[in-house]
Amino acid sequence: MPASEKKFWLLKSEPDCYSIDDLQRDGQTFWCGVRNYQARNFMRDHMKVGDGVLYYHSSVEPPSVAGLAEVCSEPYPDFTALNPDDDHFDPKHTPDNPIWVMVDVRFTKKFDQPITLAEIKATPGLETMVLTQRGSRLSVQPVTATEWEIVTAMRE
DNA sequence: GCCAACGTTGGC
DNA sequence: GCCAACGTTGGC
Repeated sequence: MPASEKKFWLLKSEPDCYSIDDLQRDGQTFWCGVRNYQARNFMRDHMKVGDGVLYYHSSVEPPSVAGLAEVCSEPYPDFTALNPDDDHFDPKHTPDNPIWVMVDVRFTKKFDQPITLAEIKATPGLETMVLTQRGSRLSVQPVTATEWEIVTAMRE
């Protein structure tokens, strides 16, 4: 794909739930369970195979970008929303009328040293990252090409 | 564990 | 369609 079409994202995960180590072990996973419309819209309307992913660990000390991954499927209906026994069940979501989507994500690399949120906040050029904005809670965030360059260069 | 920020819900 | 109440997120 032309480099100009490649997009970049930050995906948040609580490592107690699914960590970069789990992704490294599995190689690939379903990015399911997104139940926020803004995050859903980013996935549904803008995610493409090959997009770069900053894999972020939230709700741990220290919160940090733990590694890199790659989007490896087009968005498709999130089947966990169909399962009444699933935590992410949503009765409004049906096979005929899917509301929620997921993508598949493939492991790329794990940083030897995670890039902490504090480090990101202290890095020139990253002041306007969605992640560093006050009250930013989106679990799927767009990352600019410039931000991607700066962040990934911090561990090369 | 606290609590600010934010999204969602539901009564009106 | 407004907005108060409520639930959740997530850094600290």
